[in-house]
Amino acid sequence: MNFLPALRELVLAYQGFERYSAPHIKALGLTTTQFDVIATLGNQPPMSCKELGEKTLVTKGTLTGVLERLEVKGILERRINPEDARSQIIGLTPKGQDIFQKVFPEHLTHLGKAFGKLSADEMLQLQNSLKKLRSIF
Amino acid sequence: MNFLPALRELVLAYQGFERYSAPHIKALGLTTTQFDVIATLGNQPPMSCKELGEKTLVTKGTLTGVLERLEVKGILERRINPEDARSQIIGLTPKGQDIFQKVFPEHLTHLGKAFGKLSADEMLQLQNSLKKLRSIF
DNA sequence: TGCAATTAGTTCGTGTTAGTACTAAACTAG
DNA sequence: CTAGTTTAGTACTAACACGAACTAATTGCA
Repeated sequence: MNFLPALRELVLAYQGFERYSAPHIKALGLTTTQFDVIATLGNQPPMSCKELGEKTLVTKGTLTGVLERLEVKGILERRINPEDARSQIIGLTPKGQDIFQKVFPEHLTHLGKAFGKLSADEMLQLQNSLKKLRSIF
Repeated sequence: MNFLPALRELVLAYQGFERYSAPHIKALGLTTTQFDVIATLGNQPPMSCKELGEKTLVTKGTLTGVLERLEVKGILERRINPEDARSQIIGLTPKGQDIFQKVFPEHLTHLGKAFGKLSADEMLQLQNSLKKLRSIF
């Protein structure tokens, strides 16, 4: 069975999404990964580096650099975890909160403009197909 | 309509594929991008840098470095295009051909092991859903 | 013909990515 | 209690990614 067309579509769809999403975020001086981190921290209580990595699908080695740049920008801060000196607790600063409040809904709207072109059926079908695909790896 | 779950599945599926595919390629001393270039050149006649970039979905700035590393390894060579001195013609060396002949079918088999778990119906459904998704961006 | 606009490829800057090795802290079994 | 193991995060390397600025060749058009 020839799976290459499906594979190609996967890559194209993923890249298509990136290229649709990224410029909107970049206009705010952020990268997509940085935005993911802010979006995750804005939606959830402060968390450890490990947990943040799991939620954003970013490996810890990468996360160190991403967090450092966001810390320099004054968007997030790292506090000591009193319960475990190995780990830190990472949260948005007030400035980071402001950015989140402003940027996140805007970006959702931007994405919604594209996804709104899918019917509920198509969306569900897509989601199921992708879930199936993920399960085979 | 909530599209975030579908989006999350897209990212997970893509990453899942990468993580299934990459180690197999890395074991041969290649990166996935390098493999893509070799696979493209092995299946098609020699071509310009621009065309190669379009087929492999790699931007030209990135391609310069990738080609350079493959050239150092003796896998490909760049020749002057007699019809247009701006462009080059890029093709596999005999050594590159050998690698392609050996590695490409192996990798297809590796991928086939995963994709074989999809039924023909599921594969088609996936392909159509992804095509639809791509079209909205 | 001659010059502006386009095109192919490189270079550069910033950032992401994975992986590996490393440090320090915390757990765990004897 | 203590030695061995696991865990959290950092440091470092090599490669990729994208965009913008750049060079050189070519094309197009007045």
